Amino acid sequence: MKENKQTRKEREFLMHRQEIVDAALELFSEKGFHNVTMHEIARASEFSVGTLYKFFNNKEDLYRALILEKSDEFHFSMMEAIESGRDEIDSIKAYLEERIRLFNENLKSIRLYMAQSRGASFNVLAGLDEELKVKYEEIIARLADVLKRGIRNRLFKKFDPYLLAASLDGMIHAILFQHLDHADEHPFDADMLMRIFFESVMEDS
Amino acid sequence: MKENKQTRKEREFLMHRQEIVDAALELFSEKGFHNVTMHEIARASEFSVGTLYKFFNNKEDLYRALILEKSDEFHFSMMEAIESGRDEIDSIKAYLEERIRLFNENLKSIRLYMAQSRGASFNVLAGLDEELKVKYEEIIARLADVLKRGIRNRLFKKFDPYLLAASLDGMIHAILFQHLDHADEHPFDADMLMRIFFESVMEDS
Amino acid sequence: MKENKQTRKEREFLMHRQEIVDAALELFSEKGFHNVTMHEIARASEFSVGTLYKFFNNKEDLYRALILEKSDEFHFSMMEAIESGRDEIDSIKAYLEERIRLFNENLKSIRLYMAQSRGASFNVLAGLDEELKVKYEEIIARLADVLKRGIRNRLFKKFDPYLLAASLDGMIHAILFQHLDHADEHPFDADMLMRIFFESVMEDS
Amino acid sequence: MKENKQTRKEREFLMHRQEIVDAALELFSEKGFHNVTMHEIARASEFSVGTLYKFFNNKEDLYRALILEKSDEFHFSMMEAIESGRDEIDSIKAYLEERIRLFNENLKSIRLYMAQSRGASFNVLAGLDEELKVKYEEIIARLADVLKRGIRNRLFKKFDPYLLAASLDGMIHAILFQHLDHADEHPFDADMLMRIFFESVMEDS
DNA sequence: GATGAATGAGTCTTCATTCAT
DNA sequence: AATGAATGAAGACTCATTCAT
Repeated sequence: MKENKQTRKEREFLMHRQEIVDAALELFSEKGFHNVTMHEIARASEFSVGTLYKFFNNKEDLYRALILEKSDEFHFSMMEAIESGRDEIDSIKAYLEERIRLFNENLKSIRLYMAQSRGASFNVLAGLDEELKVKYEEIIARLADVLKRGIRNRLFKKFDPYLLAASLDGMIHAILFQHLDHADEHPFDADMLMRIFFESVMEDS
Repeated sequence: MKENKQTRKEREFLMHRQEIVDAALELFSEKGFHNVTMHEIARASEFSVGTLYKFFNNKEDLYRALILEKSDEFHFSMMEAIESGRDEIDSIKAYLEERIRLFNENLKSIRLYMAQSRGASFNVLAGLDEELKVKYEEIIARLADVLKRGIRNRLFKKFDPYLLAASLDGMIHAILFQHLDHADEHPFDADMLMRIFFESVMEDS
Repeated sequence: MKENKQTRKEREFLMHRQEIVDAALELFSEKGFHNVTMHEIARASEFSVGTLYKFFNNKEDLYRALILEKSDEFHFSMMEAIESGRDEIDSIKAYLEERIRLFNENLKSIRLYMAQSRGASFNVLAGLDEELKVKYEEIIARLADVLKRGIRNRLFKKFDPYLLAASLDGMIHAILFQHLDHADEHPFDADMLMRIFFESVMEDS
Repeated sequence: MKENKQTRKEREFLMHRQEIVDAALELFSEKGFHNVTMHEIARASEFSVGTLYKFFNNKEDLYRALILEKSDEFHFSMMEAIESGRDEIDSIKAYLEERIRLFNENLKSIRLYMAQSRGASFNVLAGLDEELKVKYEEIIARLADVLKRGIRNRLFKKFDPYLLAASLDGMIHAILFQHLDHADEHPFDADMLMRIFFESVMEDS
């Protein structure tokens, strides 16, 4: 019974925490870390400023928690997708599909995640960047493993598998973001990307 | 002689402005817009705060000037590279080479440029993002033109040239940034990227 | 009880606001808008700078609030005095008495009010001046009405009642300010002012 | 010859000084001391900031010079008007006429002068206020003398002549300023003011 | 005398954080 | 746990003044 009560409290605690994180995500992804105040987050989450500080030590902590939560989720589901494939081709296709799905279903978080992890390492929190980079690299390394295996199996040509992995990632990234601005002007799916990347662009002469 | 004097003043004005821009670039690229104070820029550029405001209306203006100056430079030299090629293959290779060169020689600016143009559109200045996006799209569109011509000439397969251009751009981008972290673990050059992208990854069966 | 608590908070809010206004009035009336800093007001009111901004949007707002609060008070009590008279003579005498009383009991505010409303229309806040002028004119117009009635009733000679009202106001104003510098060298009261002003204006019976 | 040269220089010096003072008067009367910058004055007077400081030690000095110059002029011509009258009535009428003339011909300066001398003693420069007050009082005292003489000569009733002088001054002041806002709605001239003020004060003959 | 680029102290204002209730 | 009034450090920006040319 006591445990039951505890659990109720814990559940509530986690729910409240989540409400804060959700409100913060909404705001941060819209205006960026520096252009959101703790008061805004308080108002949006329908808690008081003081309460925010019961859940997070400071603004950076809140931001960090939010980013890490999402990046963990993304990381996990991308890893899982890669593992799920029966063969190398399958793994990579699953990765691409998952990437596309994540992008479409988590636009807000993705924006934040990208703003944080891409380009400039000066972003909000030095430590955060490192953590994200580590996770990003894990994905790339995992992809590289798959590609390496593919090379060993004579499926792919002998390029540096790490470079191939990075290329693939860069390609899908660029295409997803162009899609954001151009909607359906340039339709694509995982299959097409597979063909572009793997089958070669150049016409057989 | 009088004209000379005029020119001296103008020269000095431009030199001073450049010193400020350089100091600001150093700081912004290291710490980001919000984590740099005008006092810091003043100290770093060896001018007083007041003088900064003689050259730029406000902090945003300084940032904007700095970003636009660099992005114009990059834009111009990438466009020129694309135009310089005698055929489609040549144009694209020249683009890649220019991209690599720019990256290596302008690391600081590139970081800023990327932080501003990639990922999050909530970045410092809404207007700036738009301007950069327009320029970026111009490059992609120009690349797409080249690819389209290549397709018409039966050099390339019939993929959406815009998607191909975005892919190519994303690929080079990703590879350049991995290079930043992994130095020479994964050597590459424009030729290799051309082969990865155009010749196909997949082993001919 | 809950309602009581609400009221307590509201009461405290208003008390704090008043403490700020009082401190600001003291300082502004002594040194003028531009020579008082928000830090000074904070120190004088024993609040922090931040708290000042919880009550007023900015320095101008605080100044405006303070001026308008007092001018409303003055305006109201002068209007009331004019209305209170049983006949024209009575009304005007009541006005003069109220004017004298207000002056003596609100020296600081009066100084500010006058500095703002008299003389230069370039004063701190263009809008404020307009508002004050409107109120001032209302008083003059009301006085003019009374005088007009007096003229119709053959109490006063046929001068432009508006000019008479302005004259009366100017006269009492000048006398009050000379009193400030010369204390009791030149004693006066409402009766004496009435005689100075009216014994000529009044029709010989 | 040398003296001649000196004189030329002196003349130029004074002309330049005057140009600065004129430009400053224009600006100060329009926007007030604190809302005018030395750069604005420099631009308006077509001199450089540095040159302004050749003529005046600082901004306050310039303001002070400007105010004192005008107030001396006003003071002198009002004094002269008072002296010019053959009898008491004449003196006072001359004063009123001069006051009206000065007002109409020096609106800008008057505004500044009034903003500085009326109402609040916190105005820009404590010392300045004192000086102006002294001059103002001289005028009032001189008027009081005339009135005193008039009382002795049984022209006027036995009121405190200083109060009468202050009243007269307040009256004309108020009427001039109402005229500013209401143009010709309420026409008046010195004669009318004399009648308003004196037909009561004056002993019934 | 004239210039105007450079200075930097001084101000307003914001906002993350604390703490008494 | 929850609240939100209060805090005050920090930062953008202005402008009177100086001084080398």
